[in-house]
Amino acid sequence: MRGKKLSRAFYERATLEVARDLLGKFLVHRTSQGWRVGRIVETEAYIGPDDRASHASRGKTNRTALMFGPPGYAYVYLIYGLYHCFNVVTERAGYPAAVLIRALEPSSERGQALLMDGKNRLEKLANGPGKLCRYMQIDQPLNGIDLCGSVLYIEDRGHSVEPDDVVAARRIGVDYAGEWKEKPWRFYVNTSDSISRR
DNA sequence: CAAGAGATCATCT
DNA sequence: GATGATCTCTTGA
Repeated sequence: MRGKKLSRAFYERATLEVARDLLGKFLVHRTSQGWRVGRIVETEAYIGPDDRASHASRGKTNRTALMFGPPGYAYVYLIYGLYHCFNVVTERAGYPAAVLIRALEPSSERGQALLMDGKNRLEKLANGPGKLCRYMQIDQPLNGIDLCGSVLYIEDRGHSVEPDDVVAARRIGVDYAGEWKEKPWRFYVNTSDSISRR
């Protein structure tokens, strides 16, 4: 397409850097019914075996094995029996870490505005991890897919986010994580109208 | 606008 | 058998 696909090397870095650098990048999914594209505006980092907010803190299980694997793969899981969450695995194999993609601005190109459902304006169609997956048509079968492939990937389209426009804040929905819930490991684009919460 | 409840099931204990 | 990296709808000010 028209951007530069992110390489394995992009993901194989410190998770906080990856989370920050993913802002402004474009998530692309080639589905059987066409393209789904959106600009990433909110991310969260889950880092290492001790981060109690992370699924990996309870050790390597069937579900979390992907987080312990090599970088640049998708970790998709079902939450509350209803919604999916989409993460990108980061850092070297053996160290469990990932970035949760929390919100994006749906691309308005190619008539995607037609996806609006009446309740949601276009900019509110993917402003949360579950809604994002619904919009992007990301679900269980994509768990473990290689993001360096041609079905689901992230690309750089050249417009980076200004550092002044990036906010770091506490992560959402991790009240059970003790001191780890205080970490400012959530990043979002302040000028975006598609942030899940302020 | 804010707060509260309910939906629903794969995964892990 | 319990729980959750969420969302939507309802209620009430």
